[in-house]
Amino acid sequence: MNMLEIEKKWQNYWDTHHTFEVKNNDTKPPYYVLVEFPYPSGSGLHVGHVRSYTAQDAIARMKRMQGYNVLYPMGWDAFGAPAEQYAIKNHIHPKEAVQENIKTFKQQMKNLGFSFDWTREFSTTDPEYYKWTQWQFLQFYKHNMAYKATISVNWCPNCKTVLSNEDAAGGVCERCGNAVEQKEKSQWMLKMASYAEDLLKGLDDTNFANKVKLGQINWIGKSKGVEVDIDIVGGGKFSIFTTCIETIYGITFFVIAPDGKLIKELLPRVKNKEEVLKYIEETKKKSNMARTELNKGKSGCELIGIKALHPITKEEVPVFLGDFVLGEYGTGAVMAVPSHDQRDFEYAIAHNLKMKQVIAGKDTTNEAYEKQDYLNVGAKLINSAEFTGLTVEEAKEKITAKLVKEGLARVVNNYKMRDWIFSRQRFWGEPIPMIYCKDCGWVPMAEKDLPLLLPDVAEYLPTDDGESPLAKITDWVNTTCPKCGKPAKRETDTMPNWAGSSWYFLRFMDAHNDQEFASMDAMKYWNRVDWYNGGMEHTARHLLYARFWVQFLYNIGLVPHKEMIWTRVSHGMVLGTNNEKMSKSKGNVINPDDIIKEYGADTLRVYESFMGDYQADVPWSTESLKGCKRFIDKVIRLKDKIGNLTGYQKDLEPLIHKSIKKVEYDTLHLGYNTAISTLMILTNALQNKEAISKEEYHVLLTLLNPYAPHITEELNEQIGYPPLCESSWPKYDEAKTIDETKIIGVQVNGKLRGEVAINTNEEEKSVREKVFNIENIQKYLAGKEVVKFIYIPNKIVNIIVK
RNA sequence: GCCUAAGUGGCGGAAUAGGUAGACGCACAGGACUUAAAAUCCUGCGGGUGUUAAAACCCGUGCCGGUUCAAGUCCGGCCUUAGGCACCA
Repeated sequence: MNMLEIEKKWQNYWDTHHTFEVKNNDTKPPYYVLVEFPYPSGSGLHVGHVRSYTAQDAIARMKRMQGYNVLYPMGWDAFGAPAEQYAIKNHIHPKEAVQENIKTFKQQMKNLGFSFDWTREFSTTDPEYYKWTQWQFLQFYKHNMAYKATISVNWCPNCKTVLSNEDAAGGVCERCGNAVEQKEKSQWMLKMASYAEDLLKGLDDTNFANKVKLGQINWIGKSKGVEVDIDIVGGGKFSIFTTCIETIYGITFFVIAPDGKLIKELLPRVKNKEEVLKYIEETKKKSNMARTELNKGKSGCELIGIKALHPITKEEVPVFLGDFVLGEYGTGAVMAVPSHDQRDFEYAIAHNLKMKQVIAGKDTTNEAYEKQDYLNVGAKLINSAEFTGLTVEEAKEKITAKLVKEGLARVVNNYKMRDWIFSRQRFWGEPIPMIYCKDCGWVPMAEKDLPLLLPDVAEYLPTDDGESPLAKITDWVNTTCPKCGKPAKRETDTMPNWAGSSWYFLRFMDAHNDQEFASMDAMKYWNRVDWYNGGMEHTARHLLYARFWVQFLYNIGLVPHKEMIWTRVSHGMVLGTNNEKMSKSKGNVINPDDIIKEYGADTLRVYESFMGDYQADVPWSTESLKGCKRFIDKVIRLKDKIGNLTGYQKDLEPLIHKSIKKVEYDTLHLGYNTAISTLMILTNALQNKEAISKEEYHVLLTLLNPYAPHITEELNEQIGYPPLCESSWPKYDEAKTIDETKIIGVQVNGKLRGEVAINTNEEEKSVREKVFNIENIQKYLAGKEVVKFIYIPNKIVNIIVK
């Protein structure tokens, strides 16, 4: 039989025996292994998918053999712009394109022998699934967590859609790379910012890798500071937020955001209205990126006629407009202390403004003396009335206390994370189940009427004015108000593709439930996701959205834990042989189908496990892949060495027990490459024997099975054992993992001068005797006095001489 | 600029608690088998001094310092690369 036939044979066996299908009421302990479900793109499975699916498959298969009821599910995240773009280009319904792609993906996964429970498969585009996505949106709405707001949003003129801040990172559209513009639009929002503190705290109840946690923390972006009220001369006031209250005596002007609310209030009192309005208009045209780039020169203008009072000294201070202040962040106004903030410093230079140094320790004529330099170095205040002479740290506390006591300020936490813009002007997404009635306003659809299906239409191009394609389908849009029964209109925006992926891992726990999104019993049985693997690029946003979604469901009593994901790990990319990201245009794409055809699925799986540090990017190497093929061939040939022996040969016993221990450990600690190398070492050792026993061969096959499931099943059957997928993982005996003898290094004054063979745990006295008999060691001891003899049992000897 | 991760042979990488640096694999070189090739097997493989061959010695984990009997690993200061964030107040 050739490789492909063997692979087919066992894939069929697993299918017909329902080997990987799991029940929710099993008495075995549950174990839930999850990989990010893919977006089924037209280009098929990427070798990068193979890397992480194989790694998690190895965990799943090993855990099964160890007696767990392992849930390893797969599904499809199929809403979103690429499918819609593809459909528009090829004049087919996105649904058809998606179905086609799913078929390809699924076949490729089957060809690789991944042990998914296919009975739980679903796509986010299935009405039976998005019914519950819509239902959950209604819960957000009913718990006052969803609202509509007219806001300045990121608008991509090319994709004709609104983007979240996250999607528009860097001021360019994530999808098409076009510059993002600002546009006023009415959008559905989810109150994610109100969960900032909970999302931060929740991290303590997870086992995420440290860098993943840090990613979350950075996105949430908590900063502690003081919000200070500022009176405007002639009436009115505004607030500023600062993290550097110690520099308050250094204020020489205020700057407010041109896109904020405050300027609208102040405008009637401004004397240079024309200049100000012109500047506001200019700002609107700039995307965040342009705003960043163009403002090297610190643009802005003074609000003539407006003066504000310094909160403590009550001196009159000028107020400026500047687009480096963002309307949406903090209070949309800042105190400017040019001597202690480089950005303020540059603005002051550009507009010829006064400066006042209030912290001693550096000359501030040419640049500001900033907090990263003056904090924690004992710097003291100057020019600060009664606070002069205090250290910066003391002043921070005392100034805050004074302002708070006088009712002028509040200690607040500020978060970068904002509410989630939840509307998209697209066709290919979950319709938002809301109805607008002239009399009743926004009314949620009745839950019993869900799902609100996407209409089957021929035309799904977005309109030029930014309305969703759904707006054109009048018989879908026109409906009646669920409250008063009068004619009303449906919301035509759809949900972002982050929506469906925010809770899919819950659905896998109870994929066919038509009464609820997943039953509490099912979720309690599976408990939570034990392993969640995905790309680093999703560890910030997707994970944050998913955690927010789950925490909300928890707060309304619908899921058993506030955090439903325990361990999150991320894998490195598989790069082209030239060390660059694989892409069609670079011509460095490796297609897994070709590799399977030529070398077999097991070779591909072993190679991708072995190729390098799992968390780091690795370039593809076909030469290295061939080495893995050689390894598998070697394992196959080893069968011919089986002789008339039974049990483990004495001298192999420690290696076998060590190998079990190491493969087991490495498989659960991202050490897939060292697990494979351990198996190579074991294989080499067996090969060096005249003959081996069936038991020895069987243990090798069992250990290799999670990585190379087809060939190991086949060889295992040939030597007369029951299928490995129904067998147990071997147990190692800790006592037997220890070698009887060991060779350790001998150093003199910390330099390696020889080695010595010792018995494990040999007494120092006898080791000492051996060591002093080594000729080369004697050379170094001659005529010297031994000051100290260091023996670290089973590790090293170091002799210190004088 | 800030945050995070990383920097080890020709290459991918290993070293799980500070204890013989370079496991395992690739590439390469030499040899065996073969009419030949492929496959397979054996040997070598960080740099250098040295030797008939060994032995032995010196240098070596981005750079400079430090702690320690002992540092790829810990500490301080730099440099470089990748990813993320960024006029964030």
